[in-house]
Amino acid sequence: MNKGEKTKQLIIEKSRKLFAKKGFDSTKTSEIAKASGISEATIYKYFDSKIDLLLACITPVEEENVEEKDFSQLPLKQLVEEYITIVVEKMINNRSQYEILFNEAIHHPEISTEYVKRIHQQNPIEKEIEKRIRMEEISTISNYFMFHVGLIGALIAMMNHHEIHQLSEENYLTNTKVQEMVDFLYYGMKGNKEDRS
Amino acid sequence: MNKGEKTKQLIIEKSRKLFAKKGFDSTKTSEIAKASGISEATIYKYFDSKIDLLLACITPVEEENVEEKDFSQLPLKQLVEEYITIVVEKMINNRSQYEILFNEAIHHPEISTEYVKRIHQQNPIEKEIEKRIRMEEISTISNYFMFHVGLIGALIAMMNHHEIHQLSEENYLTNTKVQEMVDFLYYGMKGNKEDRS
Amino acid sequence: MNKGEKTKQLIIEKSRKLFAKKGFDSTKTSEIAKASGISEATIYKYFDSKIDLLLACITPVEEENVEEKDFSQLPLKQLVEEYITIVVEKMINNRSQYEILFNEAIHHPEISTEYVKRIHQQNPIEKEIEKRIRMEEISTISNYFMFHVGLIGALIAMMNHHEIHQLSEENYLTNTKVQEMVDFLYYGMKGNKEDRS
Amino acid sequence: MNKGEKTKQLIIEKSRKLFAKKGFDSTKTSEIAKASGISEATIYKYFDSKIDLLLACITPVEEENVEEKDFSQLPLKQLVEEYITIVVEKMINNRSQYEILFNEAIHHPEISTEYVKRIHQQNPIEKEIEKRIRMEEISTISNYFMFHVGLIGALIAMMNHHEIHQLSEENYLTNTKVQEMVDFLYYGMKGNKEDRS
DNA sequence: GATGAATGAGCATTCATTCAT
DNA sequence: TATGAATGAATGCTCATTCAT
Repeated sequence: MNKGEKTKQLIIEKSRKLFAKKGFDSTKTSEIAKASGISEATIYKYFDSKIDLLLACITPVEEENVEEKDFSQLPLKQLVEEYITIVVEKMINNRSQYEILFNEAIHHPEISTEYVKRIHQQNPIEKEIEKRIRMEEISTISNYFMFHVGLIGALIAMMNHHEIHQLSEENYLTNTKVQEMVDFLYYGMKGNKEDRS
Repeated sequence: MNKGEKTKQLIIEKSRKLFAKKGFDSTKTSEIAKASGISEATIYKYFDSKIDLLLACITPVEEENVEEKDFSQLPLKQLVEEYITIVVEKMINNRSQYEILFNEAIHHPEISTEYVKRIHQQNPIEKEIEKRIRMEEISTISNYFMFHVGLIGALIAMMNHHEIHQLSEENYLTNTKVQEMVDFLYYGMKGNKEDRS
Repeated sequence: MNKGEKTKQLIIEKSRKLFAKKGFDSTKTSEIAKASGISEATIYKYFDSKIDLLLACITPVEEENVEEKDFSQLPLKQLVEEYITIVVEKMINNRSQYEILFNEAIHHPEISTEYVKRIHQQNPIEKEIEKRIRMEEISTISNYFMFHVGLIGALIAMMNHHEIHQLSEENYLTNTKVQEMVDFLYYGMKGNKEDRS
Repeated sequence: MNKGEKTKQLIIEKSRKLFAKKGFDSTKTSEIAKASGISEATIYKYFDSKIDLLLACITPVEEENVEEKDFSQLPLKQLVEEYITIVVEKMINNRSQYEILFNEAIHHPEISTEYVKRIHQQNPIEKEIEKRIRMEEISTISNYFMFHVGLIGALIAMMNHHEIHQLSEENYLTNTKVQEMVDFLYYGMKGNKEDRS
């Protein structure tokens, strides 16, 4: 990576943090410059506009490659367990991107196009879950996309409010919490055929 | 209601819509003035500042009084059913307020104080649910506040993305959708003691 | 004095204090209204504009009538003594007017016209001093008007700085201070013919 | 001096003139920008606020260094002569600063702090005068600070009123005028021990 | 590859003033 | 005689953006 590319990456990283923390509109280019240790003019050497920079901030959510294992035989509970673990991990690793995505999408439609693109690069687990929804093994969800959006919306809201009210210094998504969510989602997804009949 | 009071209400209503749609920072006082058919100066006759106006916009979410019926004997499923119905109804009736609340809280901490105040005026159903969480009849949720926050976060995210992608012109939260959510939440909350043992 | 006239006087008094304390430009019509216990609109029933009100504030410096005694035979020192006493008394009684006069005259030329008018209504003592300047009994001052202006300029500056630095809570112009000034001015005015020759 | 520093100085010079002429509150940032031939935004690249600029305008009254000669043996009259000459010269060279100082100090207390700082950097002549006041060689003045303030207050008032009434086009403080003041102050300061006994 | 210097367009906010009642 | 309600015209200040170097 040459010097220019390095500077570009630096700007993206610093912007990402600032956009997530303060929101797009409240983050000034001067702050980005300061945080990056460069001049404002330099930002414009690499990005045409502030919104262009925002787009760059959400584009490369590096997806951890889930190994190409066969999930089709996995019992639902274990599938949900792996799924939640992955989603939560992604959330924690890429929290900035997701926050930007969910908080700014409403006011800057360009963003949401990017998002959908990414959703469609579903990893194998997500594909398997979608399949089971279609096969009605998962009986209480009719649309994977909306379920996924809702899940992340819930996670962000919970993490944010946890921080705002400083319920504790530690991170919200502890193992216990994650297990609780796995249970909740597992039983929710499964529903209960007996009950319903 | 005299003329002044009327003008004040008008400003609040118009601001609420704009704040929800465009976000606080992106909504200009000039737009509010225009939308209200008054001058910018008039806004400042009624509110000390723009953020003061924002607070006024979320403050009076009029809670529909849930009749003082006894919910303690109600089976869980029916309780969840009534609960979701109320939450969804509140969401639809006060969507602007909730959107402002969830989108701006992060950048404007004053807001979240207001929110907590409101949460603590729980209606009887919410109190009953909290009680059952404590009694462990609801086995997969340990903290009502975070559950509530997550639920609304999910609802807002789903409604927003539904609109952004204009999956259809109609409102997302149809009866079918609500029923799906009730099922999902009911089975999720209930968990399954047999399974776990 | 009927009600209207009373209200008008009230406005003038309150404005005078505010203008003197905070300056013309920094005094808002809303403050005047509040201090007077009336509405802003009422001010405009009695005065065409804010500057019109300012003029009204300096116009009626009620001059205490110095009795028509013959000062021409009085020794210089006694004359100066009476003169300073009168000036200081006028300053203290009409401090607001003088402060407005000296602080605002520069930025609002209309004011200074008023001032000169008043100076020319010299009282007998002032006339006598001017005469002695012309007769060269007072040998170090060539122009009474400028001397008078300088004296008041000095007094205001001293009173203001005394207050700004709160050298003490009590008023600056104590009897001792006045006596000091009388001495200073007396010897200054008299000069010393022997010395000069 | 690089370009930026030059611009900063230019802004200070132009502001100084405007503040002195029209007063702080009546001078608009737009006027300063226009007078300096730059945009309003540029002003804020160099100063945090308008009041910050005001402070910069009075801060660097470059004191001409009075050579370190021994004044302790100088006869009073000559000392006063040198003193007045210096004060008048300072007044003429830094008139804007002094006018701002005396006219705005009342409404903007930050200013007077600066002023006192400067007064306390007394030059040798001022120190000598203060000494003689303490030694009671100067018998009619008890406090140098107040005397100094009064003197400048008088000078400003006289210069201003001279201009307002345009008594003549020429500057008020001619040599004759200065000599008159020297005499007046000298005899005033000296008093007359014989007279008093 | 980087930036010092500058700005146009805009923003929240203020305030003297008006006028129907 | 008095004022509640409203505003036009500014004002201090901000910020994304440009460009010569």
